[in-house]
Amino acid sequence: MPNKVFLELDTNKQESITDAAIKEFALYGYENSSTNRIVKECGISKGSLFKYFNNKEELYFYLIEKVSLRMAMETSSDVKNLPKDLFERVLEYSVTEISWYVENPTMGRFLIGVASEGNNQIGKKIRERFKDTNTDIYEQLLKDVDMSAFKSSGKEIREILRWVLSGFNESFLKGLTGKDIDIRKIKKEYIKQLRNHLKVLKNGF
Amino acid sequence: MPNKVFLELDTNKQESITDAAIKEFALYGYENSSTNRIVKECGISKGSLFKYFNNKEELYFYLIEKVSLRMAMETSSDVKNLPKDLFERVLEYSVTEISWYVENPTMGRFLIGVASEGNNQIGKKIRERFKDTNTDIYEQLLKDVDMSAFKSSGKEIREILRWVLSGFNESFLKGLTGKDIDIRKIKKEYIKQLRNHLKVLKNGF
DNA sequence: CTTTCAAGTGACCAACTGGTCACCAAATCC
DNA sequence: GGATTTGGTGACCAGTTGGTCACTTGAAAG
Repeated sequence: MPNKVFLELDTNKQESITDAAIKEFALYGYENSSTNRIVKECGISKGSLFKYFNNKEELYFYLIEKVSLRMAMETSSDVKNLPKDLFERVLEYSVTEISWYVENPTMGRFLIGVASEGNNQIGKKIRERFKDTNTDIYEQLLKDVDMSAFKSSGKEIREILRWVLSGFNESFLKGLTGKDIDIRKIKKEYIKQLRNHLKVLKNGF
Repeated sequence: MPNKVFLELDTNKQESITDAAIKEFALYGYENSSTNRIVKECGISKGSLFKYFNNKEELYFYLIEKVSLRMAMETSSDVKNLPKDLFERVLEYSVTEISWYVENPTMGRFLIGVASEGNNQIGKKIRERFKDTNTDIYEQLLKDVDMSAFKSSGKEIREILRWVLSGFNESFLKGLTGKDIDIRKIKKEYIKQLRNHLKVLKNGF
């Protein structure tokens, strides 16, 4: 989606631009972000930015794809090797996901911001653009899991799992006030709490 | 919080102003709303609006209080009369809540918008301002319910309930594409689905 | 050395923002 | 009646926005 000129740039320069833009969008959201601040931050001129990307929206969508892809690559490296048991599977995936957010706070905030763009112009466009691409990671994760042992329907299990997971993740991330930087400790605490919640759901289904 | 001048206005005029402002905020969110459009919509002058409210933020907070209060009044009319059983209690409250959102779409969108203001300037101010006031309706709802019969801790029950409820509500509201206007049908369908979800949680706890 | 050509620049643009203030009209006061 | 206070007005302000374009610069091509 960017113009060729951009893709033929020195990789360092490309990254300094995308870094600045991701930071800006993560900080202010799409509508309140400023291309002026972006060019100031990465030290290029306004004219250049708009030669690289035809407009702000194109830049935004390019970054969504870039960051999403990167997160997917770094996080779902070995879906095949995950445990067969539904709950162990979810647990293991969720902990790598949350670790990625903790280790990449700016990109994490960026993705959270993208996901929570409401019903404004840009929010609708995002959902329109990525409705196929997404199909939810969790659906992928739960696709080839045997659920015949449960009473509840597959759809209900998927839904409730997603609600609890996203609710818990959000609340857990918000609870990290930056004071505890020891990732191993964080992981441990996360696992402990999530395991409890999953136990409840396991008995429920 | 508004200036006296506003509160001494004809009630009709007050409402035409608040209606226009609520609609504007519901449609665009705080940051992207325009005081110019508001005054145009309700037919007053810019000068007047800023005599009534010292600035945009004051107007916004006034509306948050007003709409929240109204919703609380119209929705939690008889908390005392709710069933003693935890799940029947939650079910009954949730259905009146969702009905209110369906019957008051603009105010509903406004409140949803307020709740989902992210970590921008205004989002932080909102949470700072209403951290005491809120304490979550669900906490009120679950306060004097006997939970000794459950294995899980009260905190866990409250959290999981809230995640599932807000997830389900959001998904249910999004599923209403406006085609089905028969509120009785909507209520019935809502109850049916939520009852299923609650059954799962009941077995889980 | 000159010509060509693409990359990069930043002053500039129209549109819009929240907010102000000198003014106006009408009602109230003496 | 005239003077004064009141609520209401909209042109105006400085600031910011996304986006443009006539221009400079520097290197490669002849």
